[in-house]
Amino acid sequence: MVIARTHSVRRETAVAHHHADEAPGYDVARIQEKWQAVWDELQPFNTSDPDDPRPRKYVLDMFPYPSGDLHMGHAEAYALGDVIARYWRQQGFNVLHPIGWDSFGLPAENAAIKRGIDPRPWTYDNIAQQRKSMKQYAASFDWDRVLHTSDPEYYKWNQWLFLKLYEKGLAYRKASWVNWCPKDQTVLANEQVVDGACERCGTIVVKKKLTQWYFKITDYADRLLDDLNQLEGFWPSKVLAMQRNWIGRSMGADVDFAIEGRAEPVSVFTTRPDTLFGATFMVVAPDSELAAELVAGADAEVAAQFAAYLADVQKNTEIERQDATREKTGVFLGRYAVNPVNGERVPIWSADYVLADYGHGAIMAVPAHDQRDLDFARTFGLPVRVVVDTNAPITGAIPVVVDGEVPDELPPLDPAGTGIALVGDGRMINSGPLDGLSKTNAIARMIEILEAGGTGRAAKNFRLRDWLISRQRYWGTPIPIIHAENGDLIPLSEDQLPLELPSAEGLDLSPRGTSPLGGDEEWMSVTNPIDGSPARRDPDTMDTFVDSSWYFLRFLDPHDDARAFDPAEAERWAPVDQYVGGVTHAILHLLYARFITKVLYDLGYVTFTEPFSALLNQGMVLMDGSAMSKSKGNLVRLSDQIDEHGVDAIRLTMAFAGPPEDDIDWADVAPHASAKFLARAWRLAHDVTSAPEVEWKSGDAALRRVTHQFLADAPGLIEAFKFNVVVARIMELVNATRKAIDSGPGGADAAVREAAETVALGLSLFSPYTAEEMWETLGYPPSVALYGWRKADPTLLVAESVTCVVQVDGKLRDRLDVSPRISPEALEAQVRALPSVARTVGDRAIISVIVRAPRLVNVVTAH
RNA sequence: GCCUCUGUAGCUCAAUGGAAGAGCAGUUCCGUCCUAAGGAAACGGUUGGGGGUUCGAGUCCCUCCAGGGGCACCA
Repeated sequence: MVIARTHSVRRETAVAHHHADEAPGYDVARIQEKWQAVWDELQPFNTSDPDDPRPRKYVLDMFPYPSGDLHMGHAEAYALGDVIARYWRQQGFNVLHPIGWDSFGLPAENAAIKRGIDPRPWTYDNIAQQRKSMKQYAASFDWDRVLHTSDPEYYKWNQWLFLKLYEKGLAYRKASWVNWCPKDQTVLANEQVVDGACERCGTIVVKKKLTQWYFKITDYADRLLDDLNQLEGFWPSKVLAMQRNWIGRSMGADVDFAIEGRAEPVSVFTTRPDTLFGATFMVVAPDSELAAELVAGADAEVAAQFAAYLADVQKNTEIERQDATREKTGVFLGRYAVNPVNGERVPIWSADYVLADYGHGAIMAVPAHDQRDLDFARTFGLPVRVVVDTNAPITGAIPVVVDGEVPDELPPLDPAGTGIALVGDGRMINSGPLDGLSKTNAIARMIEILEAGGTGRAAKNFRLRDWLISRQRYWGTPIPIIHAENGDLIPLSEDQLPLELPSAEGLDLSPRGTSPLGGDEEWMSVTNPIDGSPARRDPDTMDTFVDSSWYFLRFLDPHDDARAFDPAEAERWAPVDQYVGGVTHAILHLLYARFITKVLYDLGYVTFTEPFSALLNQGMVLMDGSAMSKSKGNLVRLSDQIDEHGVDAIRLTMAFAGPPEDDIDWADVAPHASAKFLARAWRLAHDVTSAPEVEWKSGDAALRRVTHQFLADAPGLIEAFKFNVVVARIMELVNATRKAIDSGPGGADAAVREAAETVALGLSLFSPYTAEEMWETLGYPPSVALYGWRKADPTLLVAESVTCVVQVDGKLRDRLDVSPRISPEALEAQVRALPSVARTVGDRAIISVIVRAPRLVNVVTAH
């Protein structure tokens, strides 16, 4: 290119871009346009060549939902993901970095309802806008692999996946109490209910009994939990903790209680089988079938009380129910159970602190040793029996100390009086064969007793529930099932896929609690393929988390119309080496994707069991301390920021603001300063007067050391996600180079060229336009993104001499310039000979001399 | 309440147990018809508090304080 003289360009810039705060001559808008065209031509990020010899990396950014244009949050995520993709490319890898759109879902449907239009144009217009913005944002995506989950070519394979799960018995229908959002008029998965409210719209969720489709994720609970260990160190520990919490495995026992007047016993799950002798009543969930059955065998008055209670409970919202400080409520069912270990008759109550869908929907209540049971017992005057003496010293435990003495015998505490349940360890009492044992030993012993007697067994339970996937909405993947007149479910065959969504024209999409598809008579009516009788389609659509649970595989083979993906391609690229996205998906999306991956593994489609080998969570972009929103009036528009400062400055600001996981408060950062810095870096290239062929060795040694120290450090810093540190180091390098040009060896020095080129290579991760522009100015063909990293020369990293710190008794007493290769012995001798040391030591004896050559010597004296 | 992570310069962050450092911002000066770019210099610290281990602690241990995050009627 023509290197314009600073003066003439300055005038142009001033006229063309009043708002741009770039330096004179650094015309952001012009270079953005220029390089987008070059990249379109060059396609530096295309990964279509199957014979590419480079080793592979799969770097994936979570794909966006197309609601409007890109915003500041996208800008952060895609800037950081792009640093990683560009880094690995620079390190010589063939990097797969695809992008697509998660384009089914409620916002499009709501927009369609509001405007009375089909969701399609809204969705695809937004995609077109976002795509344009991403290109401008210089995200290094492979544009040949774009997918949209709302395309039939994509959701066909959602349906295929559904059928595979159905064949394996992992997709099933059941009637149960489900979370219902009254505003969106659709069911929600447990995971989509946050603090009792709809995750999306914040409306308080209510319970509704419906027959719905579920994926049997609980079959995979153990593997989903145990395999997290493989990800230790590669995923944020916070996310691992959240997943473990969510799956929530508890180990314990099932105990069978005989029920008077009922043939079958009732099993309860407990983590404390050791306290079985302290069980004084049983509680069943009011909304369970068991409660209904038990009350049916009771007298009319009890039945009426229970009916009233159940109605009351169901009026309660999830928020009220979850309030643990709330007064306990419940009713006696007039029935009795029999404790299998002591034959004791205990009353059966029903209360809403017991959940129908956890364990067996019934518990044995041990009020002395469980706070919830104790609260309940105290409210209703039920007996409390202590079976663990938590005051008794137990083997291996620290004895209880009172007034400095260990008393022989301290009376057991009285939970009925204090209201505080005794949950700690202690010595078993009132428990027949368990008496004298510790809690842990008693648990093991009790399980043995139960198993021997056939009245119980070791058991585990999970907090995780099956994944409810049906949604009563239009804009999603139709469920490929036909309902026969007799109620049979008939799956579509693969050649009938995709089952396409009908046009939204003429359909009432507004939320009415039933699926809009049900209103399309033509679409709903089908012929039963088995006997030719009339049948109906399933009017529900799938949760969009189904779409995103496997999209990373579709990117490997996005245009394949014969299968979801090519297993050979999966073998080649997957699993994802680096996944980048917001912590908001720490549970939902990641858990589902992990589940589906394991299912596909079991079905033989993939050879790995975890989809994302490493995960980086970026923080949020805030404004004035809180999340941006139009209603709060603190919205910062990405397009405005780009117009004002340029893409490169925004990307650099995102990377420089702090560690990626931390939130960025846009009020605290200075995109203007980033733009200023980029212009400063850019000028370096113009001040280099040597040719690319210059001999590096002739360059200034001090500047070369700075350059090579950066070359040596940057890769490790990037791999540790310390992008902000790398940016700071580039700034240092730029400052050192500036100094060399202005008041050092000058612009003709080889080290100045080397440093400027290194700045361009470093900046190419963060600010690609500036880097390309510098690279071209320095006399290279495009693209700097494909040039590759330079290896640091280790001989340049060692200084001629280093300063050795001389301490006496840990205090700094002198400094010594020594060779970096000095031997400890020689160094010690030098230090002992120092007058300053002799003076400080005086007549005290030297006990030892700690030598850490060449950096430090510490003379320790007797004093 | 329980579990976790984090406290270093005004801000954002560095520092294999070995001299407490960068970048940004701010200050002063040079420069310029003016404005801006640009250059130079200096300033900036009880490493949240206290105790311990060590020749030596920002780093390891204990404890308290302050923030962030997660979980919370899951038996």
